[in-house]
Amino acid sequence: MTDKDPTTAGTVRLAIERDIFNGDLAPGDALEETRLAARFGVSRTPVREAITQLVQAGLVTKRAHKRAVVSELDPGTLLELFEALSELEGAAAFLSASRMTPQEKSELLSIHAAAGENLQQGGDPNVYADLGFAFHQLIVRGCHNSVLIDTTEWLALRVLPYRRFQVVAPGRLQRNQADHDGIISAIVDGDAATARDLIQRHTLEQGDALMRFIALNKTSHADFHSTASIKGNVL
Amino acid sequence: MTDKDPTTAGTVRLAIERDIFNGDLAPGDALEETRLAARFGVSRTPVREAITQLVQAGLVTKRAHKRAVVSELDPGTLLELFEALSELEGAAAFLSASRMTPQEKSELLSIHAAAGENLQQGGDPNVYADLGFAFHQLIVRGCHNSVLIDTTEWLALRVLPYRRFQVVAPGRLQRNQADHDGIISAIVDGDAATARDLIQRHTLEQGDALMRFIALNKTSHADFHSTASIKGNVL
DNA sequence: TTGATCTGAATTGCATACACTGATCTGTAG
DNA sequence: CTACAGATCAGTGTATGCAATTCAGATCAA
Repeated sequence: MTDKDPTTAGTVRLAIERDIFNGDLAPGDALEETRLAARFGVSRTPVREAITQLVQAGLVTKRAHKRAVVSELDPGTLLELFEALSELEGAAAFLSASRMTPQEKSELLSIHAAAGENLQQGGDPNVYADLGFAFHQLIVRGCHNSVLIDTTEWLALRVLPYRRFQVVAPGRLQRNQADHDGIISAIVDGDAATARDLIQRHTLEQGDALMRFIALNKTSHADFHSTASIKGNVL
Repeated sequence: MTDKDPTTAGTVRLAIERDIFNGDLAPGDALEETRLAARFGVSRTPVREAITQLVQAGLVTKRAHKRAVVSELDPGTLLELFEALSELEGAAAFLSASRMTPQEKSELLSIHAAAGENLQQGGDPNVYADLGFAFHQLIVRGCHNSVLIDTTEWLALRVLPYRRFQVVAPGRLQRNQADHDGIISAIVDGDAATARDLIQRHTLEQGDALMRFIALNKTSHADFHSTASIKGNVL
């Protein structure tokens, strides 16, 4: 996943990825090769390569002779995704409890503290979300197993386009922070089994919350969709 | 992973995959675009697409302007791979214990029985290996979570080119069968926790055995390697 | 002999051109 | 007015040519 890719195809791929995560390309949007080629000032060839890469990464779906679209996750798949993700994060946390270096643990603690501060002071929820993401990422990377890390982040990537739908239901952030509290102390204490159990439950709950929100706000989804299409022609 | 891909690129991809699993292309072998194109009677374009797909699948490694080679796994990565795989198979088994249909369970039992018969009668070890592979696959698929299934099989795929190094150490097959015995009864009994624990341990042991064998037989590896290169120009 | 450097050949990366598929639109028949 | 058939067109899939880069071998110096 490290990207020292000086080729045009690699650059295009990153650009499209950014658009997807930014929301300039929403789930369901079509990726037209010619249009993208024109937009980036390159030929269709590197665009096609970028798209096949994104297809394999799961961010884009494509069938023969039909155009590629940003992957749209139905509720069922989303549920499966979070179930799998929870298992992987659980496994990573289990290993991290005994493998994280003191430095990594302190980094984890400081991020968690920053999140707590943001929460108490009623800071930007987006910043809180970013800190939460970093929290999970640090735990995953703490397992020091690059295959497990890559696989976990690969799944997490597929959910990322949906994070903008995250609702701030009453008390939700507080509960999230409390969950993180428990997870972090389990890891610091080296209690691997508890760490696994807690983070697994936690991730599953996150998925449930997201699913419920999406199910209840389908119109909002459509709104966002059209807006993004209009915004799409920003270089 | 489903293969309704009528495009040339898809066909070429499958052909290369087959070569890798057959051993016609061994880890470390180079994939030359022109040569492959000539061999399959197509242009370089679909070959390039096939290669980028295989790169994303992890079976092939490639850096800009350097030729693609069949992924070579160092012992460290192999260890990580099996560690991750054991967690995923464990998770799948945990879910399968409560989700497999009676039909799936009976299928699992019959495969296991066939393997036992093969073992007692001193049948072809390759057949036994295939049955073992099917055994694992059935358990994984029994979890009915396609994301988890795809992810697990994706990792299992990356180990496949190394299965030909599997040694038949004394008593190894018997122990393998005994392991399967325990796993299958845990699943049939619906004892999810035990199923997870047993299959996880089992997969880790498989990895250890494979690693030890590869470490001890580097020369054999090189031999195989050169042989495969010579054999490479079939068809 | 060993090591580095340069040069030509081989191979990859990208662009362009063409072929084919799938979808929409139109016109006619019922 | 509807339904079906053919045509038209947008868009993907593949082939080929050219430029940029890497690799192997040779040459030369230490």
